[in-house]
Amino acid sequence: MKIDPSNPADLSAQIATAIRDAIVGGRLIVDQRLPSEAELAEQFEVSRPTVREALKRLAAQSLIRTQRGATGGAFVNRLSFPDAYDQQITTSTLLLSMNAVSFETACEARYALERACAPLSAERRTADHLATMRAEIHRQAQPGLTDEAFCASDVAFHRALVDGAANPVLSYQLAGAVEAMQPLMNMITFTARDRARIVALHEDIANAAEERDGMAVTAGLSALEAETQELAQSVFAARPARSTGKNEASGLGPEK
Amino acid sequence: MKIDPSNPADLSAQIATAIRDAIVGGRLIVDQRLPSEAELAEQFEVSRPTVREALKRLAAQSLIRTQRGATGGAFVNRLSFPDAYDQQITTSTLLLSMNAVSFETACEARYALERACAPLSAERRTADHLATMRAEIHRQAQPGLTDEAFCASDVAFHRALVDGAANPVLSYQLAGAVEAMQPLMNMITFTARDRARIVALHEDIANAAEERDGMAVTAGLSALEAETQELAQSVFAARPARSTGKNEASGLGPEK
DNA sequence: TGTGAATTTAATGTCAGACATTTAAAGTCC
DNA sequence: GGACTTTAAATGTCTGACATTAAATTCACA
Repeated sequence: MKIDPSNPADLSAQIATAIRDAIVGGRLIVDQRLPSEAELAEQFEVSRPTVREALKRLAAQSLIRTQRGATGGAFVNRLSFPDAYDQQITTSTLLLSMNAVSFETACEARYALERACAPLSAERRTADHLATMRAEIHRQAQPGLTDEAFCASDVAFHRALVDGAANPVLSYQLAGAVEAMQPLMNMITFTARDRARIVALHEDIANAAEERDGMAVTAGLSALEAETQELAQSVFAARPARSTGKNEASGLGPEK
Repeated sequence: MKIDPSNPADLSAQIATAIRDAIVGGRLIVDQRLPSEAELAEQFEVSRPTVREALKRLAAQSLIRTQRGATGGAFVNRLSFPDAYDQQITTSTLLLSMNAVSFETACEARYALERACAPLSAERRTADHLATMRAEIHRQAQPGLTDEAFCASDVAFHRALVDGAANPVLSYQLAGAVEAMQPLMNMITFTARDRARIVALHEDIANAAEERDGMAVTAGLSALEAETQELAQSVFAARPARSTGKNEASGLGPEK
């Protein structure tokens, strides 16, 4: 079916590439079964462990799934939206944490992206989306909330806003970006007054969405961005040791 | 360092997860060397091939890189923007092609995202960005251009617009999304008149960028979206057999 | 004849040991 | 002291085997 020049390096990588190309090129279609490992080994003229390493690479990208048993084997996997979403979050989170992206940059990108679907969301949001937004606002106003829970609710609120645009591609791209930036957002601790201001802005946005006023939603998001940026600056000014936004050790050192 | 309950399934997947958690949790930092395969095998109480499968999974996600030789081994890899960009394109492209996303939906998402950085780009674009846009417009106006070359130039034009926003996170998210939708865009064949209209709209956008008029850039993108949607509808109306946008066989059937 | 349990079978998952290859560092000779 | 050789440690690969899973088949029994 396909061959590889046995010259330079990494047979398993070459095999993985060959199979991936067959998938993206449409020669292998969804749910189709690949040849067994033994057959692949014979075709590529390598050993079974080498084939297995190649298959594991593909499995890591959710390109194939494997099944044991008599009728088992490796099957071309339909990449679902949730799968793609998880991958994007992993990739984006690592990218941000490993490249010392400043809070400022991340925040700007996040709100710019979110504003992209504000008009669509205002137009198409259902009562359900609005109810979710209201519920999250209500939760955010509760006094005993931890910072983590507040941030999680914040994500849920914005997620509802994004989903309101009723465009799965947009939801996939946006929600991934927003969630990936959450570790950076979590660096900020919110005082009660900060929270009150944010909740008020959320209410403005929800009200605008209720009235299907896209411009107002956009304006609300811009106000929220300004508020967040200002908040971040004051936080980083208070503890100036760390360069802004370098996310060192989300997991906080070795345990055991 | 870390253990795994040897109960349910897939030791290699468990090991991969354990190491990935150590990386995202900050217990393994960039450029740090992992223990050798033999040592990992001993730590996890599995065989070396099993460890290798786990490492290949991580390598597929660019989380580690390996090096042969005396001082070789597996090292935690700094996920670079180009690496992340490639991964996002692969994931997004597959997601769109495997889930029968309609051209309409993809196009809407693309332009919504692109409008997100229009104001920033208008404000910050350098002379260089503008020159690239002008150059691509000039290329698009040449008569002998193939459809593929025209589309590629289209991507380059929009890429310059996005990069003008001077926000690497935004460029990463946006350019990935735009490029992933290119296979869908390539389904359209452009007549000379279609191209002329698109080039004219590109010129409007470039002019607006030159004058740093964010609103005009946004309006230009909206006009471009409307034009593209209309074009697509007429194309799909002309050959109604295929349901709109189902991208079957980008690679067009098996060769050999 | 039909149904349920036991067997077969084909596949992945895992292991052990070995050899090949690469690369840097240590050692040696002039 | 510099260029060459040797050594060692690591990944990359192979062979062959066994374990495990789950579907398909067979077969006994009602």
